[in-house]
Amino acid sequence: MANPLIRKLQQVIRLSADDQRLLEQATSERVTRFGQREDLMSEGDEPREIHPILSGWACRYKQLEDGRRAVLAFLLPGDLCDPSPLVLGEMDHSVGTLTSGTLAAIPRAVFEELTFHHPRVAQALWREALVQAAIQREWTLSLGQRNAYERLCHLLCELFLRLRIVGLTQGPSCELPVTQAKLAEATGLTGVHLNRMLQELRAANLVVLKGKTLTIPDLPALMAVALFSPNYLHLTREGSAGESHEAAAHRVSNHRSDSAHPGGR
Amino acid sequence: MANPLIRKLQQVIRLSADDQRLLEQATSERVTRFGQREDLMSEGDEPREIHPILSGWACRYKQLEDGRRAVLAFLLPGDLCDPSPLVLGEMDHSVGTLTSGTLAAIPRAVFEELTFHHPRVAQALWREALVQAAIQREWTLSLGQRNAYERLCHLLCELFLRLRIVGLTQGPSCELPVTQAKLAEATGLTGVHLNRMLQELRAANLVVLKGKTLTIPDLPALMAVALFSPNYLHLTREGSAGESHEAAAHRVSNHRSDSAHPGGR
DNA sequence: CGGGGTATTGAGCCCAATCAAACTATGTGG
DNA sequence: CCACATAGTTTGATTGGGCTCAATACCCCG
Repeated sequence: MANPLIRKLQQVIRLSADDQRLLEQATSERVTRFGQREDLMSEGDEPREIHPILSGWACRYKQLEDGRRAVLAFLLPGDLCDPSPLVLGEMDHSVGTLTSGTLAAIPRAVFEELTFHHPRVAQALWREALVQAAIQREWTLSLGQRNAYERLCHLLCELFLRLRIVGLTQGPSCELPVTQAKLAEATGLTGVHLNRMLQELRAANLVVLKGKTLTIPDLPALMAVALFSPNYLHLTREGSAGESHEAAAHRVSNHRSDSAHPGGR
Repeated sequence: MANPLIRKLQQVIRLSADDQRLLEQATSERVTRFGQREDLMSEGDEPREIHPILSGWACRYKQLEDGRRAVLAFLLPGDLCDPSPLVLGEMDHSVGTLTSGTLAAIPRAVFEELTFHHPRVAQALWREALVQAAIQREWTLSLGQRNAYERLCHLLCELFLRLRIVGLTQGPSCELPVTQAKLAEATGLTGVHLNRMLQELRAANLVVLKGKTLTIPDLPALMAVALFSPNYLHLTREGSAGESHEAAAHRVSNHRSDSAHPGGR
């Protein structure tokens, strides 16, 4: 199975064979295994390397002094654990694993060499960071405006599409190796309520969830109830790979209209 | 008054006189004015330049097909409007102005020249983008875990500190040229409820809001009720400028503890 | 086969939304 | 400089989505 990071970068920015080989080498040099429920990094750490996830799931999370905690992002194979290439100093959140898996470590020096002499790679990684930021914005939108049901639908759509990019879907199905409690933390719901939404989803035949396998029989339908527009994933520069025919239609057509800034909601 | 962008970058990464001069020039070459309630860019646009705000407020926002809308970020003087330096293609959200003000436009070529030959500048801008992403994460946390009252407190703390970085505070006061409706959109509340929270805040003497002037008599107190920890703003590499003595204490001390991954909430 | 983590169900409550109306600035044109 | 219009803020009454607490069922795994 191909390296998920390379596969993902490849999707949007064409990498030379040379670029690919170097990336492949950089991500296979120092690989470590991690178990379930470990912290890969903690708030306050200063990462000195780049850590792409090769397999398994992790999440960014943060907790308040009083114990309330939130999952801020899911990290899938091909994602970088570090908030980004080393310019930022202290971590402002933690990264914990959700499953066991494998993690690469690219030393700072190798990374700098790579981005310095291989602008395509640098650009691709840059872009990756920006997509992560776009996802974060979409989560903000979800939490602020979507209700519990829509939020869950939206999250499932996103995860499915992101998994598809790295080749981790089989037809309409994918692994969802995550407890309902974690999904709840990510959607800002309680476990109890998330469970209820999940049941509604099943009753509506929008989702089949059996064991750790998620099946989405009718993705466009699920996207519709989630008000999901895939543009924020920047899947590719025009068409193909998940950018469905309705993506364009989904876009809000509100360019400088008079109603651009109405009052309350 | 100094250029707010330079002032902000300067804060954390020491720029040479040469770097500063070039930045100064780049941001003063092509300056335009904007009015209140204009769209600076719309979802679907492909920005070809970098646009730092020199004065005035704007916001990133997004709306769902059914009209629900959210403010995803506030853009203050010194912030870059573009989601980031040009690698991403289509905008996945819009940017609208909240006040009148002035906007610089740095042509792509100038920008590339600047970042290419002036690594400190590139690094500083990089860092800026990462801080914006960290802010977005904190908003996710707020919307998911903080209640209405805390959310408002948290937002006011953040805005105040961010304004302070660019020198737009006078002692405990700053301008808050924003309607309650916008604050509501940013906190995921209705205008009505936001107003009620604001009154509670006033009653508790945590905030004085008169006209468009916000005064925070006791910032540490406000930060305490907001569960506000300034680390995510990455104000500086150790100490000074807002990194107060209690910042360290605020940090969650949860490194690889057994309770790192408890069940629900 | 027991046990801990996980999922499910039920009943009651509360925070924030909704609806509706009044009140207060802030303009703007006559 | 007033009168009207408009945007923004404030207040009250009511509703409801999602939370809480608590108990039960499930399922994987040692």
